[in-house]
Amino acid sequence: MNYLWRKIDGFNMKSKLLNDLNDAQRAAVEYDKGPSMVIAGAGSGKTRVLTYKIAYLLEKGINARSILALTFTNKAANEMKERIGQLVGHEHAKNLWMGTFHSVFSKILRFESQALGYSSGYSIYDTADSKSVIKSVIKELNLNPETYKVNEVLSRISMAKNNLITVNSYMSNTKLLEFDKQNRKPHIVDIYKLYTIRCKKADAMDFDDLLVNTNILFRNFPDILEKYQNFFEYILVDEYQDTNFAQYLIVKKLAAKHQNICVVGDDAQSIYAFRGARIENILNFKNDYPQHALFKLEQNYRSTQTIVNAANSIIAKNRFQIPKQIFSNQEPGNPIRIVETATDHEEGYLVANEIFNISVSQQVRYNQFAILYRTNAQSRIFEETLRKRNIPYKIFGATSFYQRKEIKDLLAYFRITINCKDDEALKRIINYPSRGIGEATIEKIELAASTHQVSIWEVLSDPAKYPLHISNQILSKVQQFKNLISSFQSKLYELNAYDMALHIANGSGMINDLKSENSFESLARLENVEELLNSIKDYVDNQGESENNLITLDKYIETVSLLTDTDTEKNDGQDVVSLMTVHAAKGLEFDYVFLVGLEEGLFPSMLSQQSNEEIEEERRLFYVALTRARKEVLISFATRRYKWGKPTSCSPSRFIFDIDPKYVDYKGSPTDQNDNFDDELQEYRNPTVKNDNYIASESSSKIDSPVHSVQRKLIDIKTATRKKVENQQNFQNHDSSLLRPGMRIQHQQFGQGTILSIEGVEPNQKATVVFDNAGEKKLLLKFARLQIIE
DNA sequence: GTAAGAAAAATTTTT
DNA sequence: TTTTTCTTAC
Repeated sequence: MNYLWRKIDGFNMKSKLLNDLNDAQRAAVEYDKGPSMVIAGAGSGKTRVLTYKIAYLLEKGINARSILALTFTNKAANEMKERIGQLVGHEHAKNLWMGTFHSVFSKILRFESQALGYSSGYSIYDTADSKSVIKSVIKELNLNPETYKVNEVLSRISMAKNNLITVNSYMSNTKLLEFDKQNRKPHIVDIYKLYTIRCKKADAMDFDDLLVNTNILFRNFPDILEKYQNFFEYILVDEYQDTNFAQYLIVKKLAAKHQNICVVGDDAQSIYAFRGARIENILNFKNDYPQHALFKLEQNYRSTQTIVNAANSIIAKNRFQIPKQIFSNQEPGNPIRIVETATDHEEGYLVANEIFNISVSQQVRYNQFAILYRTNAQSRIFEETLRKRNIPYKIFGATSFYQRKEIKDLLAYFRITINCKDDEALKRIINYPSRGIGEATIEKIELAASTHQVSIWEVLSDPAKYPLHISNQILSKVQQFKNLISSFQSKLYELNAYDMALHIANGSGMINDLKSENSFESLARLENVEELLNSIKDYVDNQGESENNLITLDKYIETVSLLTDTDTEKNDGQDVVSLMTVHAAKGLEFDYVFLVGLEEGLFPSMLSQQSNEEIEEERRLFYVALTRARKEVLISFATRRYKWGKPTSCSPSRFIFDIDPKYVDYKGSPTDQNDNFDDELQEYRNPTVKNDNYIASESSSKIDSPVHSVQRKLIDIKTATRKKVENQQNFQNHDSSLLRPGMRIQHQQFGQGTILSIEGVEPNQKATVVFDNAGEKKLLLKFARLQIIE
């Protein structure tokens, strides 16, 4: 019976295979011996090839357990698993090794943890934990936190780890040491060293360690490597262009035996070099596997010809790429619209209006719209304007569920219960809810722990051995806390994950604390806690718990530590407009895409203008953004935008000029039509207003008039706007410069008052004002908007 | 030791 | 403008 079923299933699938795939796709799917690389242009059915290929292997009788499929996000993995399940049956697909590098190898590391001196229940430090450790390390080393910015240090350490530079190799790498010296941060290596020690002491790995330690495992234990080499007969890697060196090497080692490796990717969509991804991995595949087969998927099934051609014209400006001809057989479609607005606010209204109009006139559902931006900070205005328009929306990837304070707190309780050495988890909740253990006490405990080279838990467990010099009163509070956690620990393997979690949520006092606060906010938090508990219940139920197979909390934590933001946020069929960063939009598609904030310094980001490589990455990001659209793209930019609370004038992004003007419909906003020659005059007087976009696009395009007319127009508007803003700013300055001590003024919030004194220099000028009803205040003039009365 | 309020800092992208 | 950190008063 079962056999028959499988047969029929297989027959169906094979006919599907034949029908659903084009020649290139089919060839890629059917090539199943030896290394192969699939270069898959945007919208060319990359996921389809991967899923069908895996289904095809399963169909041929390959054991699901011997197929390893690595993806870039959990979401991609889940979707693929789902689709394979639909093709070959979920029972069959269940045993595939499929997931992100991080999740797959964290699993393997739990099996092999003893070899590396970790326990199988090791904690995974998230970025916040890592930062916290680095912060305390900087303090402990008596380094100036001004010089050693936590973020910078962390990204330096992370870069090192991505490139498999351990502390020892860092210490002997003169180039790196010299670089740090040049930057006047010669102690980065010391921070790295102590940070590593701290993590190890806490039985914790950070995200990068998962990859580093896998490499160490495979390097130092050839027998273990061989075991997994034998185990994984087939290896498939999605988004290969986004792999970093550590990931590359893992794949290379694992594939060395069977050589059945298939990598899929698109060099044009490599957008993660900033965090260590190496586009060379895809470019160098041919060197690692000289006898590999190469498949190119060049037909885009997603977008109109206009969009595909426009995207091609952009990416052609990049120097490094694998040659390919992406084409579309869809309808030609409408040109890409480019709209200029005066302010970021106006941009918000424009987009909201446009979405509303299209949805009504073309009968388009809201879930076919996306607003894509470069930075999360840009989402706020669209949120506002959409809400005013009553358009339902969802912001993806902002503060994710797992980043919420109450969730992290509860998870910290779980973590400390599972791994008592987890100092970061402990520090997080030792005084939450308040139990009278203050900062000073915690510092003393931490000091004792670090001087004796033990975990904080160790100190708490044996205060006689590690004298803390604190009062008996406080010591007893600390003991109470320790006993509370111990009581949790003792039940860890007796209760299932859900019962345990519930027990901890109540026993810790968190639930009571949130209930008793009884504010709008605390109730929302309480709901989130409930939601987490529900998800644990789901997890337990889905794992098929039985008498002799208790699903305990540590199992749950393993799955959840690597589940960050975007993975859990599915647009579950809701009819809402999607708001997200371009990075988050990778792999998605929408009928209508609004690409907003196309301004110099924003997109491309100000921080990416150092080198040509960085600009090329931003350009690829722009390419990714455009190719999300099936039908239409509207690109907008504002000439004035609030940045750090200050209005700043902006010029249109150079990428706008990268698009072949054939595919563009440019509409300036009517308010900015200028009717005088001031701009020409200014340009004549000051030819340096030319910006590099002008030069870059001029030199790189042989096309004559249209380019120039568009460019001219944009640049004129730019200079005009700059002047306008300068005027406005002058006016504003003038306004506040009229203020003098003794004047009577009006303030929005505090009412009327008299200026006592004014101090400071321009952007940060402050006034001391005595208000009639609100008393004396110091106010920043740039925010206060004081009006002179009388 | 806590809470409120003021000052200062911060903005790329994410497993 | 929003978020985090520091001060100050209880």
